[in-house]
Amino acid sequence: MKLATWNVNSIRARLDRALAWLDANRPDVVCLQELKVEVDGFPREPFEAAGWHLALHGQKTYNGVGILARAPLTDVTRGLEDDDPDEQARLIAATVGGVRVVSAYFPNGGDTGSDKYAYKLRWMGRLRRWLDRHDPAAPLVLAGDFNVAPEDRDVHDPAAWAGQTLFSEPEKEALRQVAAWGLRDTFRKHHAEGGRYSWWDYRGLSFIRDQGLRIDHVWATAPLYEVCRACDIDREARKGKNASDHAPVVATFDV
DNA sequence: ATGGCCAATTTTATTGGA
Repeated sequence: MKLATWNVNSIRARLDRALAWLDANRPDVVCLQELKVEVDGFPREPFEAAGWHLALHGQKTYNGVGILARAPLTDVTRGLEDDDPDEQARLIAATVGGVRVVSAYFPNGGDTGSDKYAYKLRWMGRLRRWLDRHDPAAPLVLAGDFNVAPEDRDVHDPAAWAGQTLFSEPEKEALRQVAAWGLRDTFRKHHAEGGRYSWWDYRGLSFIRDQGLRIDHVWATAPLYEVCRACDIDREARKGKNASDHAPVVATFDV
């Protein structure tokens, strides 16, 4: 199973690029984030014409997540399924090929100390409790825009980013709590080096200067992690006009 | 001083992203 995750920063703005990338890379499963559209407005037809099954959790203007798969998607759930009245569309899960696939768009967090930052930490705690209601011995993959760079080697300038949102200690600790449920980073199974990023700011020629962060991740439970054969970031997809500010991350599993 | 760019909506500004 070849699985990709990609924050497309609006599926409508990225439609041609997304379809072309899928055609060229031919993954089996794709986790999408930042659809920025309600389900009714999702351009369903060109994806279905290309043979994709869709599971969508949309929202007007902001957020929105989805899963595309070559094979049928079953047991679709949306949101964190708790008592919180939060209605932001940031998580969707479905089963495909015997694997529980979770597409997640973690909150950005605004500035540290803001309400958005507090919401982000709360959301990550809720995600951990959502995972607690699942079995870490079963094949599950959590993929998406985590909006946290886990380590210094995931940040182009760790000193400048120290304490900033996306790299602050409380966020990294909350992410470790998610990992402690039973997930491992498939990218780090295959790559120890720094300087590998999945997001570059649109501003300031960040991509040209390769000043990015690795905040998009594919994490897997043990039975899947063990059979993960490769994980790479497709920085080619970040090049040129009309690119998302995120690159796809692609992991291959022998299942 | 904390910007720059991009997308959607509230559209010739504002909000959010990261």
